[in-house]
Amino acid sequence: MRIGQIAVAADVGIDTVRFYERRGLLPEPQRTRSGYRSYPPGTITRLRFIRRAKELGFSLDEIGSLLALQDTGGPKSEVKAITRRKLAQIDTRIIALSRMREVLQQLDSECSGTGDVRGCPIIETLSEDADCDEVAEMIAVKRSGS
Amino acid sequence: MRIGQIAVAADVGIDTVRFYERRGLLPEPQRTRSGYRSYPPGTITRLRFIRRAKELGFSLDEIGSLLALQDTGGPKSEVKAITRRKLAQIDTRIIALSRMREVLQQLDSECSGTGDVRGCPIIETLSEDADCDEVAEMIAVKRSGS
DNA sequence: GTAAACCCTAGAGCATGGTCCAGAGTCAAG
DNA sequence: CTTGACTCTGGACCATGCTCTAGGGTTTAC
Repeated sequence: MRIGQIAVAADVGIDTVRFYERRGLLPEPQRTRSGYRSYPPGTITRLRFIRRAKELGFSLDEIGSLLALQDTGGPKSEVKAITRRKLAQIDTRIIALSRMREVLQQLDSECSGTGDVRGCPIIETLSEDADCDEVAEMIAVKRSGS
Repeated sequence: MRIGQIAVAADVGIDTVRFYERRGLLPEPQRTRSGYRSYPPGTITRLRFIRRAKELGFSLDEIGSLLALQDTGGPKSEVKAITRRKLAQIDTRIIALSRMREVLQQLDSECSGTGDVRGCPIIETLSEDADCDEVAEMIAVKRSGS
């Protein structure tokens, strides 16, 4: 199959296929006499693998490791380790976002939304000359004050 | 105050200060005869404002809008609108991450972690020739099967 | 007076994940 | 035989938020 067909079948752009090849996620395919890439049908599965892994939050480098493990028949333990690391990263991000959410929601609820910006709790909180560097401390302040 | 002092006081890099100036987050400061930037002390507060807003997830463009509203005494309603949009974005991201988390945790729990990669549920799920494009569908499958 | 520490500019480079471009060759249909 | 669709290459470009470099000038302390 030629690159255009592969791209359509896997629902990715042609440039993306070539990009993945450069990144080492796809092996270099055979070429026709005129230099066109010629792919085996399994490439579609591989491209879908990449897409699903991206949906789960894996970076292209991580996906490369996963594919290498699949190609070489590496140990399940490594796949599991990569998965666990990703899980931990996701947890960290969720926690950070939840903290932001909490502060923003508090600020939003405190702001009347009418009149000019003078006295706006959102702006004022951001302008505070506090010593705190951390959102965590802002949360603490907001909590004790409410 | 000179740029180095400002940068130390606000705990950001010198290059960052100049970068914010180019981005329009800081007004162009006065210059000494020799061309050195000379800042009023209020700049430190402004830099801290930027840092806190970043901690809350605002992009530099959004922070620019917030600062402009502060500078011009714009309406609270606009500040509130920006905050609400950010809140919605954060919610969207949390939901997406939670979905990823759920799938990954399910896959992790199904994988024994011993032996080679053949039969690894993580790899196999990613390789599936399913019609589904969405993580959501993978979740549905995993749920009904468990 | 000289050396260290500071400042200036324009522009490149980093990481991420592509996307697009020019200029050229190839292939299939009519 | 020509037209249009497809493919090739290398490299530039997008957004984000810095960070660093080269090649200068300035200021300060000794």
